[in-house]
Amino acid sequence: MRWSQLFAPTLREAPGDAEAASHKLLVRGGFIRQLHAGHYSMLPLGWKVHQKVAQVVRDEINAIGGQEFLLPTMHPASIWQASGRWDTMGEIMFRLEDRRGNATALGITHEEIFATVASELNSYKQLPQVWYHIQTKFRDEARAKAGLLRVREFHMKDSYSFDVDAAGLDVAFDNHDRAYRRIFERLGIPAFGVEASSGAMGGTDSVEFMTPSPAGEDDVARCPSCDYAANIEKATSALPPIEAGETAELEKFPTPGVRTIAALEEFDGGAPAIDQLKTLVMVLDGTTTLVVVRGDHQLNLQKLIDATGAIEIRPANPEETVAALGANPGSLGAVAVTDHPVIVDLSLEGRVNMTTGANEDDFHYRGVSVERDLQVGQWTDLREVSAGEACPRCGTPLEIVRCIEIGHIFKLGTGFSETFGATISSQEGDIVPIVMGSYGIGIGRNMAAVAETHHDDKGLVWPVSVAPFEAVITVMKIDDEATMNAAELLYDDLRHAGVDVVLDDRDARAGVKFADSELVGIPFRLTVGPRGLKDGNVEYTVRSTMETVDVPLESAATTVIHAVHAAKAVPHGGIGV
RNA sequence: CGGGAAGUGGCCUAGUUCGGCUAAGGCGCCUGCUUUGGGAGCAGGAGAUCGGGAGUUCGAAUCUCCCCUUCCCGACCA
Repeated sequence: MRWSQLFAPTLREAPGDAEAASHKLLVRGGFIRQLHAGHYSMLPLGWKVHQKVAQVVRDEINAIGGQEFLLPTMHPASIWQASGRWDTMGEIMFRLEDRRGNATALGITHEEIFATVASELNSYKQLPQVWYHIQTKFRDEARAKAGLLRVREFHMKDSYSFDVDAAGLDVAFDNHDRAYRRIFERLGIPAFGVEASSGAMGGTDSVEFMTPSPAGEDDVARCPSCDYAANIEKATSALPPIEAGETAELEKFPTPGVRTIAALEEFDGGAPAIDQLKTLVMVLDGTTTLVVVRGDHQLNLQKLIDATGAIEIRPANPEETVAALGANPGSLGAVAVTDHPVIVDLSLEGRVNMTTGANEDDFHYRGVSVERDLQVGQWTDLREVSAGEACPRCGTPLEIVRCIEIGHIFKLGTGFSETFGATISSQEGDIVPIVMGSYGIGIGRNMAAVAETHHDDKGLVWPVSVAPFEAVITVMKIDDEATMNAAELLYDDLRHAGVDVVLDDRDARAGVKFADSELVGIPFRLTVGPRGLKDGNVEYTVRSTMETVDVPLESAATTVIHAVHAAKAVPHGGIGV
């Protein structure tokens, strides 16, 4: 490719509405342009990177036996109704009608479609299978953000494994786990797996792959000493034991004006937060429910969703709260409440002599024994872990890290195969549902994650594995015949060696060409100009370090070819190169 | 959906408080000359329904109302 013909509209300044580093740089570098919120045009450079990321993913999934499909993106409502997700997916799914009035949806994922295809499997002899596709998914995200990190239309590789039994699924799952780690290595993304909430699908094992970034949207609790890491929606910690203390009589006492945990701590006759019960009134699928955590703890909503299976979940509004308990927030409690379900966090097991609202404005109870005084319907882990709490495995203080979720693998089980009749005859002659696994990785998001973790003050620093070009030949003086001839020869040599190279033959000043090559982030640069050629040299610059050395013209192409091959060969596909 | 901010040539901004001549500057783009190893200099030029609509006014980028869009925080998000 000749840069003079390349459509790469670089900008000196990022658009004012870009915030995340990857967003700014991908726009400035001429990789992407926004059409509207959550929808981006991939310009030639962006599409090249995107395709290279997809190819790395494709390679690794092929390597574990994956077979690639192309599936419809527009789905009939009926298939989503069959799985029950037409209703449970809510507003995330784009829905439309065709000319005949048939309800239709744009695919947000493809479990239903693959399960339908899988209904043609009929014998254990055909298994295992790993099927995947890399296609556009549509999600009507309430809030698209941060450039390519969260969009409404994006390419995703999702694969599905089909096995006879749970042991087979374990193998497919582990294969994907390893494939994903290789993918992130090749992309140069520092990634680690975390325990995750399996969400509405209710799978068993669920691992999210994360990379630390301030532009991320997930918080991860991670142990600096051992390998414990979990999404905050799933994370637990070891709390210091609390001495049981003396059981006391339940006693209502006046607390005029006290409406908060903090105020009750200060109040004469109150109690420290650790000895208080925090009662939250939530509406779970229409059922008003009391959720109780320790006074100094935060409720994690996802944990409540996972524990209850609720689909729609929200805090009760003030009117509902008063109607349910007869008091306003600030004086609420679950003592002796029997007409609403009560869900209590595990950290409150065995606690006595606690203080909580009395469901009467300006009154609290003290001397509360949780088991004695609350009608606990469900004990479960509900509280959100905080930084500094002890690792549940080794006791080291946990850190909370902001991360981008770059992949998710989990065990689906037999739900979909039962629904869609994907059953097989087992070796024993029984008809059994196929055991499925589901494995997703967003292509554009991973592209953004690479950008997010590979840039400096000059611009992007792509790993060779996904760089828009592997090398650039920067011509200092296009009207100098010797210079242009030397550059053309290098260009030919590199192309013939299979290097993805761009010849910067633009009639532009040196500074412009240097700045563009650095902004775009091309890993290797050969600078050809009269100054070096006078001594038979060209300059060789490595983008990641910006180290520049003179190399003889005759060996310049070889230098680049070796560098490209070396970067692609090692598993750490170009990190630091 | 709740809270906040913002829409002015392709990009970044000024002007809006307190209405007033032809909407200003930088980058980019085009032409010419000069320059030529780190985003050049000089001269000239093109390019704007000031997000849209309605209203107030002699007069609206500026004031009022309605709407649209975008960004940020939260909610939400296999």
